[in-house]
This record gives sequence, C-alpha cells and structure tokens, in this order.
Amino acid sequence: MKTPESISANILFLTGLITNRLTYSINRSFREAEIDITLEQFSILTLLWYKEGRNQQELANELSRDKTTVTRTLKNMFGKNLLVKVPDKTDRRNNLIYLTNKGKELQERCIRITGNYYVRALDNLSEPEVDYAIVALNKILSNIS
Amino acid sequence: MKTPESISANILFLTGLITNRLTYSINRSFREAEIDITLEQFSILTLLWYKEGRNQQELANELSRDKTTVTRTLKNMFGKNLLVKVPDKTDRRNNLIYLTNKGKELQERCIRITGNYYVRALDNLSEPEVDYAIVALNKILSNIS
DNA sequence: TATTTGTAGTTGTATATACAACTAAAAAAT
DNA sequence: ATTTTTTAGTTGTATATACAACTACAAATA
Repeated sequence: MKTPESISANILFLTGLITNRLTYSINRSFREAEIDITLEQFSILTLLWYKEGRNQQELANELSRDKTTVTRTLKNMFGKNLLVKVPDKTDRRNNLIYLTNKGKELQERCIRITGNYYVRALDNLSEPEVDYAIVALNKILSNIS
Repeated sequence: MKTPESISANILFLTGLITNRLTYSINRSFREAEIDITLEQFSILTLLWYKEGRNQQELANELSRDKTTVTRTLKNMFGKNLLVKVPDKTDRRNNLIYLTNKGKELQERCIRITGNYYVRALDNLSEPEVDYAIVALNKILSNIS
C-alpha cells in the first residue's frame, strides 16, 4: 500500500481517478457545446430518460447520493426548466419527478457528447477486455452496495 | 444508450457509481473510527505518504483536480495540523507541502480502514479478473488523460 | 383508535469542486 | 535589458455533497 506500484495497481484508486478525469472533461464538453448542465445533472437526466416519475429518494439511491444532495441538484434543474415536480396523489410524501420537453430534447445532444467521449476512452481496448472489466466492476459494485 | 442494459454495461457509468459509493462509505468509516479526514484529504495524504515536498499544482494534476480546489482542501488540512506549507527557495512561486508528525501517524490507521474496504470490494473476484480489470482501467485512464 | 415508528423531503452548516479574474514570480522572446 | 508569456497560487462566486435536525405524512403496533 506504500509503493507507487501498489497505488496504481489499486483498482478502486483507479476508478476514482477515472471518475475525477471524466467529470472534469464532460463538464467542460457540455460547457463548450453550450449545454447548460453538469455531469451530476446529466446523471439524473439519464435515469429519467429511461424511466420518469421516480421520487427523489429513488434517484438518490440509484446514484448513491444523499437525498439532501438530490433536493438541491433538482432545485437547480427546476430553475432551468429541465424537470417538474409532481406530488404523488397516492402517497403525499413523494415528489414524482418528470422531464419537461426541454429536458427530453437534451438527450440527443448530451449523448452525442458522452458517446464520443466513451469511444475515445475505450480506444485500443479489445471487446473481451471491456467485457471482462464490466463483469469485474459489476461484482465490485455489488460487493459494496 | 437508452436501455437499462446499455446503462449498466457502460464502463464509465459503472466507475462513477463505484466512486460515489466508495466516497460515501469511506467517509463514513473514517468518521466512525474518529479519524477526522475526508476521502479527498486521504487522497492528498496518500500522495504525500509516498513522496513529500510536492507543490500544489502537482497534487492537483495527480488527482485531476483544479488547483483552486487543492488550495482550499489544503487550507482545511493545515487547520488540522496534518500538513505544512514551505515556500520553495529556488522558485518562489511554489509552495512545497510536507506532512506533520500528525499527518504521518495517520497513515497506518487510515490504511487499515481502506484496506479492509478494498478486500470486501474484491470479494469473489479471481486474481486474473482483478489484474485484467486493472489493465483495462489503466488504458482508459491513459486514453482520457 | 391512539401512539409509535418509519419514510420522503427541506433547511442549516461545512467541505469539495471549478471557472473567472486576479497577484506574484519565473521563463521566453524581442 | 525590457517586454511578453507562462506558471503557481489565491479569492469571488456558483454548484455539489452530506450530516444533523427538522416537518409532514404513512405504516405498524398497542
């Protein structure tokens, strides 16, 4: 745990560095493309593009974020008219979150940017190499969840 | 990019989720062990445990953080007497960062905690599985750096 | 039914994060 | 040698993050 080899060999340290780098780059790309969202907001949009009408706690769980964090990120997204909050009639504790048209329309432009980035990130990795890594990472995520 | 399969198959989305989860858990573990640092501060300590006397920009580069972020995180760490800032006599633009005794002594306790966590995270992964994943992740990090 | 317990969400406070704009100092160019 | 450019670091501002403490509501229990 003390040598540079063991640091660079540490798979969780690596995932952290990759995430830092990814966040930095994607945020920059969104800004350059004049898409006024952050990577965190993109994560929430990604969940909603797949299935709308989730409540805030569910979004928090999916992203391993505290619900208070989601409250504030959503607040920023409501302000940009990307999302709306609808009270759940069957359980008034819940806010159900839906996309606005503006939020829906962002999907294509965002995914073009992140897609390009993913392609670049996976350059010179073979297909089995990617597949094995995904299996390993899914096991890790499961172990720590 | 629209199905749940492609979301969970996305290796970068996975690394992000793992990092979120890791951050959440390690911060909690440090708190429970009454070690008064965050994972971000641990990252900086890890670099310095390996080699002291780096300047702030170098720390920022190693962690893919903006130098302004490092300025403020270090400020918190100086306040806890974990680190000291020494002006570089040969280049007065540089602040060289060194560990205090308190900062050095934290290493063992911290690594016991993170080490336990890493072991749990890698449970039921074979050795080649881990090795292949590390190769793949290093390639990715190299592609996006 | 009334009380207790659990869940969803918000607000106060503190750290983390990055861009823009700035100062100070070194390096490069003229 | 002077000017210009580059580099290291700080501060203002805005978003992100999480814990503690809170309100509102639902579910469980007595």
